[in-house]
Order: sequence, then structure tokens, then C-alpha cells
Amino acid sequence: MSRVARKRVEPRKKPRQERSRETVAAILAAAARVFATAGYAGTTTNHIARRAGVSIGSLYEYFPGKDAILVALVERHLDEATRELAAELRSLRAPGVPLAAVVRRLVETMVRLHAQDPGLHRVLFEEAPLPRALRTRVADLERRLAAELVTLLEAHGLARRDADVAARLSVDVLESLTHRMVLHDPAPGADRDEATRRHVGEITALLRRYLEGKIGGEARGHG
Amino acid sequence: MSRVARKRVEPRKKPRQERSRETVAAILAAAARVFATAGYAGTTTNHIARRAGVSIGSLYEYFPGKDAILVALVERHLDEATRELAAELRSLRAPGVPLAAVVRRLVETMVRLHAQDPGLHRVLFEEAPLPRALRTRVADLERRLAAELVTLLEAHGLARRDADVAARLSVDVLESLTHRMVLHDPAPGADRDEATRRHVGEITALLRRYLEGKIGGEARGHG
Amino acid sequence: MSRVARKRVEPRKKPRQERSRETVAAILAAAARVFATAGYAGTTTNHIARRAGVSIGSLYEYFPGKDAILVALVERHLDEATRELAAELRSLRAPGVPLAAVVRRLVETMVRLHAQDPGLHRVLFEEAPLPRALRTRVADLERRLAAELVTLLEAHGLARRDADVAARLSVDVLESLTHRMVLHDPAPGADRDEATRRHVGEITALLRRYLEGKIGGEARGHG
Amino acid sequence: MSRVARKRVEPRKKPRQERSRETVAAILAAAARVFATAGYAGTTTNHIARRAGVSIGSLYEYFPGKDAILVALVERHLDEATRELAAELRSLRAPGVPLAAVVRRLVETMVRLHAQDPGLHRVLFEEAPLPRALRTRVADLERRLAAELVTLLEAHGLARRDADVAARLSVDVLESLTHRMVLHDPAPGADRDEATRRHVGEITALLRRYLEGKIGGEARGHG
DNA sequence: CATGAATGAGCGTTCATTCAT
DNA sequence: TATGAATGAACGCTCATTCAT
Repeated sequence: MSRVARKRVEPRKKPRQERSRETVAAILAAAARVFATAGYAGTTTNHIARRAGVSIGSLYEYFPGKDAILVALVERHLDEATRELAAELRSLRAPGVPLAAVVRRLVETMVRLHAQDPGLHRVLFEEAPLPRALRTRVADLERRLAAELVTLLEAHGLARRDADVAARLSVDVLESLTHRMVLHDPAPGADRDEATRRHVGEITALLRRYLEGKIGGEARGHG
Repeated sequence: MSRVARKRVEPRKKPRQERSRETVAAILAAAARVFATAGYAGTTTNHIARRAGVSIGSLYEYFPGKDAILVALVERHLDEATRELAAELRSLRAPGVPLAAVVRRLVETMVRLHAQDPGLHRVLFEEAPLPRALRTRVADLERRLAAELVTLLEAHGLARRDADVAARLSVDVLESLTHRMVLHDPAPGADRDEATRRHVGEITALLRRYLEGKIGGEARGHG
Repeated sequence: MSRVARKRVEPRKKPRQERSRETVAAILAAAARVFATAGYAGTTTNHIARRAGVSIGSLYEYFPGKDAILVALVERHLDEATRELAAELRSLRAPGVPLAAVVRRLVETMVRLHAQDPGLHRVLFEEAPLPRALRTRVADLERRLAAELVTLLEAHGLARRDADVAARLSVDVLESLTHRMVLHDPAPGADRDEATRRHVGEITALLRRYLEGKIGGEARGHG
Repeated sequence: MSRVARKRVEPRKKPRQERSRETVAAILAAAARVFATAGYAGTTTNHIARRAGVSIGSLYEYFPGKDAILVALVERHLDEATRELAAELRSLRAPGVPLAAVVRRLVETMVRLHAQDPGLHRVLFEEAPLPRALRTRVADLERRLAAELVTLLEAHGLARRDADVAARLSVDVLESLTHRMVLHDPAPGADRDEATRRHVGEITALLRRYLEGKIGGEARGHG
């Protein structure tokens, strides 16, 4: 994956029988643990197979290699993220939800998506160089989120010429600050929740200032 | 580097003669190119040596392994960043510089630091797991920048109870948005400069909103 | 192995299938030949693997390195030596065996154990620095042989205060003279057997003199 | 040295000037220490050079490689041994020295020769495979000692048909038991001297029994 | 003569991958 | 289908040795 020669990363065959589905699930679960603890370079297919309680031969029956497993994990994560975001947006589109709540809940959702397995998240989206197709998929997801945000802003009377620019930057902020927060996570201790809550509040404030302040339309971009 | 067994990453011997200083320079230059194009995992010491026009033995004469070279590159970058930031801050502390200019020039400086070799930057600070000492050094640099920002805000009459929190988040935004911008960089084409300029302007606007808006002290954190 | 950092020398995994048992046997047989002809330092894992008709990967599947193979060879030899000595001693403890026969047969047994592969024996027990555990095992074996010899001497009415000292020195003589004889072995020619027989006779005479002569208890150790 | 291809082991040039002689001496002294502590395989020429406070280039000015240094050390040791043995034998040939003293002093001399640097001795004469020329020189030394012993025995009225055989075996015993004793040496503690004295006494007793007992001419070698 | 930077063959070792069972 | 023994390309790294300075 790191190299030029692009390799197959599609799963080899669809699991048809029950047992096969369990095998695949075991492999993915094991891979998630191994990637998270050993990093991308430190993970080997033999490692994963042993941890999954599956023979190395079986692993290769379903995945053509380590990168394919990683890709499957990323796709699984993206599926979930897509689903959760869609659900959240559905509820945020309901009339009567104040913008403050919209922003806050978007921040919370992003944090939740990143925080469920930070170590794995770091490996999947930072350490490992993803194939172009996946990077495109991530980009699409962000683009769609930005588009939704434009709609939401309009619904709250915040329409502007450059609403799309503002929405796009807001998504970037959402994504990169939550990512960063999760990676800089201190040891999962007692007051981590408190720290997270404060952080969420602060990011929310920042985004509200940015988005709502626009209305006033003061001079911008002229240093 | 990913695993427990921390290995030596200090350079092995100081180059004494002129010739060896050239060798070390050639190795570092080659390593920067190889890391940037092949990624962390895809880079080997043999690659680097060949690209540097140096024997593999010479490489190991000066560096105990790939990670040590990476560390040297990171330190070189951090030295430069420290120097540039210090210079910039010195000039921004001069009386009469408007806050708008302070913010914009900080954004510009960060972009400059990230943009000079984006591919390498990505590998050094994202893909490769840095030893703790270096991570600490990066964290210190950010902390000092945040502290400076607090001073600057006070000098502009923006003192608040939570100035440190705001400054800290601003630094996070500075860092992560410029990082992100640089990585999502489209092929270095004609209008990249234009895109960069717009992006800088927008980030500046966001930070000004965030920092200046605080004064008003409207309700925050109660989403 | 010579250095401080003790490495693993335990075999990596037990061969389960028939095929792998053959592989392990082939590796050990090849290693015996290579060690014997090339010496410890001159032996490499690649040598052994090629000679065994096995891939280098397979070798490392079963042994973590050259020292582990050497250790396995030593243990195999010690197992055999222990077994043969035990059998011999059992028969020597039978009533009616004259002391002359006891001594002679012990010498013959030792010669037999050393002589079956002198070149290998030299590498295993002289050239290669064995891990402490194995050296201890060798020492234990010698200690037990000395203890048995004390019992045998008593059974022949040769009890003395310092019987243990005499037995211990006798074992040292047995071990070191047969070792030496085997190493100084001339090319395996026609009259080697004759030379060996003479040598065995002479060592036997020396030991009988030493052990039986004690009875008389003439002045000793006073120059 | 371990390999087939015999390499040069003669010193490259005779040191003519004072400084050169010092350099060679420093190299040999350093090599003795390094070989003794790191073993044959663990010793490198760079190691030796650094320890000698000499550049690696200078080392190669005087010795063509690691084996040549080892050979020089062995030769130095053999020179000394030859000298000491000759002196000892000269004094033992004086009329009136009882055979008991002859034997004891030979044992003591052998112990002294082995014990002055046991670690080094082990590397030089056991671990490292010496070139044939040196092995021959060692064999010659032993042969001459055996011949001397025959003369001494005759002088004490112990002449026999197989005096040469007995003398030869006695030398073997002298050599191998002292060697063995020195290698099995316990940590150089308080009572090591006591142990050594006892051991010397016992070996002396063994050899006297063997040599003097012959006269009686009881049945031997017909086991 | 002395230096020490440079060399590169060759070692030990891993691990993705295949395939006979 | 499942297994796991076998493979071997390719990596990290050392160290004896040379040679320009």
C-alpha cells in the first residue's frame, strides 16, 4: 500500500454461510485490536490470524492481505459514521431546533465517532496511507456534511453568498479539532469526561461565533 | 519504533572532517525525499543510502537506523519552526500592530512552516510514531505559542478569565487547519496560490471572530 | 552468545505434523555437518538451511537462530551420553565385575561417546560458548558419574576418606584425556583402531594405579 | 581463519622505530583484554584499535587482520612457555632432585603457565581455530617436554621399554588437567589458592603413582 | 607514518503469501 | 473449506578492510 504497485484490496469472496461470516467478523475484530496496539507497521497477518483464532490460510481465504483488512475496517467505520451522521442530521432538520443545539450536537457526534477507539482511529486515518478510493469516500462524506450544513444555516436564516465556504471550513474545524482532541487524549482517567465536556463546549462556541457572527458581515480578509 | 523496545535514535558520531559533514547532509536530504515519496513504512535505509549516493555502511556510521534519521529531520524542522516563530512574535509584539494583523500573520507563518514540504511534513508528524521526547518538544512549542498569544491578547485589551483556554484552542486551530489545508493540497497548479490566500483569509476571519467576539461575553457553553 | 545479551535458545514451536518433524531432523543433521566442518564462527544459518535442503524461513520457524540449533545438538548429545552411561553403570554395578574391568569399560564408554563425531564434539564442547544452563547440565553429569564411582570403589573395598576427591579427579582424567585423544586423532587410517586400543589401555592403567594404589596410602602431597 | 581460504597471518612489517614498537605493544595488550572478555567472535579489529588508543588504519599497518593479532598473542605465549619450561627443566636436571619434586614442580609450572590469564587462554587455545603452523608448534613443544621427561625418568632409574608412552601420557595429563582446572576456576576468591594447592597435590600424586608404579610392572593393557 | 571516513559483501531475521494435505 | 508448514525476497545491520587526506 505504501508502495507504487497498487494491490487488490477488495475482499476475495463474500461469506455465504454463517460460519464464514463469523470468521470474517473474528478477523476484523482481531485486526482492530492488533492495529490499535501495534500500529500499522507492527501489525502482521500472522498476528491477526492468531489473535482471531483462525489459521493464516483462512485469513487469506477472505482477504488478499493486510491492507485489505485495513480497508475493510475503514469502510466499516465509514459506514457507521455515515449512518450516524445521517440520523443526527435528520433530527437536526426538525423545525424548532435552535442553531446552538445544531452546532453542539454536531460537535458531540463527531467526538463520539472519533472517540470510540482512538488508537485504531489514529492508525486507520493517519498512520496508514489509504488507497485513493477511500480517501475520495472520506472527502465525499465531508462534502455532503458541508452541504447539509449550508441547508441548515439557510433554514436558520443565515444565508450568505459564501455560506458554502463557511460550511466547508466549519466541517474542517469539526473534523480536525475532534481528531486532535482524541489523539491528545490523556490517560482515560476520572476527569477525562470533564475535559471532553469543556472541549466540546469551547469548540461549539468557536463555531457559533464563526457562523453566527458572519451575519453582521464585518470586514473580513483584508488583514 | 511502534513497539515497546525503544531503540537508540541519537546520531552515532559527530562528523569531524568536512567530508563527513557532507555525507550527513546528503543522507538527510535524501531521507527527506524518500520519506516524502515512499512514506514511513515504505522507506528503507538502503533506499536512503542509495539515493544519497552513499554506502549503507556510511549511513550506519552516523545514524543507528531509519528512525534516527527521521528524528533528525523532525528536529531540524522544529529548530527552524522555533526560530521563525520567535522572529515573527518579536515583530508582532511591536506596539501599534493591529490584532487583525497579528492573527493573519500567525496564520501565514503557520502555513509557511507547513507548506514547504507537505509530503514530508505528513510523514514526519502524522504517519511516523515519534519518540516521546520529540512529542513533548512539539507540545512545548505549542504551549509557548499559546502563552505568547495570551500576552498579545492582553496587550490588545482582550484580557479575560479564560484567555488561556481561548489561546490554546486558537493554537490548535492554527495548527490543525494549516496542517489539513496543506495535506489536502491539490496538485501544485496555477490557482493554488489563490486557493491558499482565500484559505488563509478565512482562517483569519474565524480566529478573529473567536477571539474578539469573546469580549462581548455572550452566553457560551450551555448549548 | 558470547556477549551479555542472552538470546532465546529454546526451539520455537513443536513440530506437530510428520512433515515438520522431518524438517527439524534435516536441520539438525545438516547443522551437525556444518558445525563440524566450518566451526562455530564459520557456520551460518543460511549454510545450515541450504545443506538441509530447507528454506531459511523454515529454519527460523523452528529455531530462533544458530545458537538454538547448537543447543539442541548439545542436548541431544547429552541425552544420549546420560543414557549410555546409566546403562553402563548398571551393568558395572553387578557383583563379580573386577575393578580392572570397571575402569576399562568406563574408559571405553567415554571414548565411544567422544569418538562418534570428533569434529562436531570439538565445536559443541570447546569452541562454542554454551549457555550457563547447559554448562550446568554437563557439570551435573560429571558430578553424578563421580558419585557413582565412589560407590563402585566402596563396593570393591577401596573406601577412603578422600574417595570423593579421587573419584572426581578420575572423572576429570576420563573426560579430558578422551577428549584430547579424539581431537588429536590422526586421519582415520588403518591403524587408528590400534592406536586407540593402546591409548585406552594406557589410560586404564593410569587410573587403576591411581585408584588402587591409594590403598597402600603412601605419603602423598608433600613433594 | 575458520574458513578454507587461509589468509596471511604474519605481521606486516617489523617495527623499527621506538614508537612503532609501542604501537604494536599497545595493540597486543588491548587485544589480549578484548579477546579475553568478548571472546573470539565478539572481538573486532575496531574494538581492539579503540581500546589500544590507536587508529584502525595504524592497526592494519602492523597486522593484516584479527587472526594475525591472535596468532601473535599465541606466539608470545608460546615463547614464554618455552622459556619457562626450559628454565625449569634445567633446574630439575640437577642431580639430587627427588622424582617427587620433579613431578610436583612440573605440575606447578604448567598451572602457572595456564593461570596467568585463563580467559585469554581459553580463547587462544580453545575457541579460536589456530592455523596449522601454530598447532604444530604446540605439538612440538609437548613432544619435547615428553622427551625431556623420558630423560628425567631414566636419570631416576625408571627406564622401561615404554617409557616414551608413559611420558607422553603424563604430558597429556599435565596439559589437559591444568587446562581444565583453570577453566573451571571458581570466581577468584579467597580460598581459590587453597583449592589450587590441593588440586596440584592430587595431580602430582596421580602422576607419581602412574610413573613410579610402572616399575613394579604389574599386568597392564590386557583388559 | 597516522588517520578515520568510506566501503559493501554478507550475515541474521521477518513476514506476506502459497499450496499440499 | 480449513489448515499450517514451507517459501524466499528483502530488510536491518555489522565489521573487516581500504585509501584519500
